[in-house]
Amino acid sequence: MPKYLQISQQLAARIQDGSLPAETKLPSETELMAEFSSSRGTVRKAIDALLEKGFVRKQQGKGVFVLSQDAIEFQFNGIVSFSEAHQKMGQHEVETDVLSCDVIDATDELAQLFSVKKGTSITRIKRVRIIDGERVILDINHFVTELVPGLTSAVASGSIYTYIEQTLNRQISYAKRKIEAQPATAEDRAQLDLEGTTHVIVITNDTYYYEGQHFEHTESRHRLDKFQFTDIARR
Amino acid sequence: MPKYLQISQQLAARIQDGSLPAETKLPSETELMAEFSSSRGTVRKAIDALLEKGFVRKQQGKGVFVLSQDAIEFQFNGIVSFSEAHQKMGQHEVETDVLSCDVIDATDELAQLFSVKKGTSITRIKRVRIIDGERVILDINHFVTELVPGLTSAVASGSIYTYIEQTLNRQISYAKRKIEAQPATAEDRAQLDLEGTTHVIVITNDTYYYEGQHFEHTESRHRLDKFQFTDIARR
DNA sequence: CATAATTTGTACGTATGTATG
DNA sequence: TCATACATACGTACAAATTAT
Repeated sequence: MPKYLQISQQLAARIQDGSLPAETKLPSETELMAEFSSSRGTVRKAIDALLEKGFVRKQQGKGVFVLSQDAIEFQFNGIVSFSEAHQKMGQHEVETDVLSCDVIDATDELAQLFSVKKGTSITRIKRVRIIDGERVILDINHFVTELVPGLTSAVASGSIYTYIEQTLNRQISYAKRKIEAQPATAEDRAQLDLEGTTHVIVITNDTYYYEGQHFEHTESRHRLDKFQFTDIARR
Repeated sequence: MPKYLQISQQLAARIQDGSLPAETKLPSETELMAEFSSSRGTVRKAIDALLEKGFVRKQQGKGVFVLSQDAIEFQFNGIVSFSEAHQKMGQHEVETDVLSCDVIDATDELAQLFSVKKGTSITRIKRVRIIDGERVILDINHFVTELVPGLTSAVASGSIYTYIEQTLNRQISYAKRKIEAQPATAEDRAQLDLEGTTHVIVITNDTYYYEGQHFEHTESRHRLDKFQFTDIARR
């Protein structure tokens, strides 16, 4: 791991374990250079990484200050999978029900979406996420089979992103994300405990490899009252 | 303006006017150094700025590639006000109806939220956003009066962020943002054209100055079917 | 298949500017 | 006025990934 990330992680650990509480000032760049025996540029890269993750704010002439932690717990800055997000939320019982995992031919619509030929093999997975006993999220994933081979129900019951990064050893680069409300479909009503709500929140996710290949299109359909999304924006 | 931002803006302009279309490779760092007569570090900072704004992706050994433009149009990365966002959306007729603009004493709830004493002066503004003739968004703003003095209905009918940055000459640093669904309130039903929908999407925004002062708490209540949020996330 | 050239990534050093107290 | 702290800019060197030779 690069040196600047090591420094960044050590500082993040101090923030999370409370040894650097909210509103306190981080050591100055000069002090950090001495502590970690590194150059100013490297220390600054480490701090910038904390900035992007929403751990700190910087102010010229004054210093770098720790932000309050509550925002970080629920934070979706960056690409975070369902498994990763709910590990952090703790205290909730989370199960996954894999409804189906099959290989289909790309329809016109899917072919255009992924910029592949009609009929190209697509792996489709449908899963319901059960939180504290309630069926509240329906995930419908589409993967270009050639780009994500070997997907099975067993893999789908765990974290597909871990499978892609660890087993397939591919790097995920970026995702286009859209959040909107849609009327509930028949499938939503069949699979989820909607409790009379008429709409669902749909998070559409298009994910790309480092090389720019579009490998995933996912709809994550949430029951209205169980949905929440937070982040930190910077001017 | 710093040199790296000048370079970044010139490159962004080339992407937006189509002279650098999607998937094309940017000039290499060496070439950009020559073109802009600057150092490698400066050119790299310029490219990193484009990266954060979702204009390009980088790949070691290959180059920097332009991302497709459609994602950028609807992009809400960063802190964007209603006025700023809808300027970019074009072709929609947008009006603002200022319902009220008054100064109140902070309740227990507001006092705790802003970390001020109970009774501190708060400026409260309620506005309805009318898009193509339909009343679809109810904005309820709370500002700490001391931190944002001089707010009037006239100011509220334009862009408050422009007023803060240009007239008050204060720098906005970051915002904590939350998106969730809530049952529609009586006020929602009175002020918005809900067309029978039972819930609204609520975007809660807490905004901070550069010095860390929490000056704004806003609820933006959207009709379900007129709400959409997009961004680009990076791993 | 091996090597070299190209391109981005990391790290160090130095100098000067700007904001704060 | 001065010291401190972050911001910008230039330069150098080597590493790692990719592509061309």
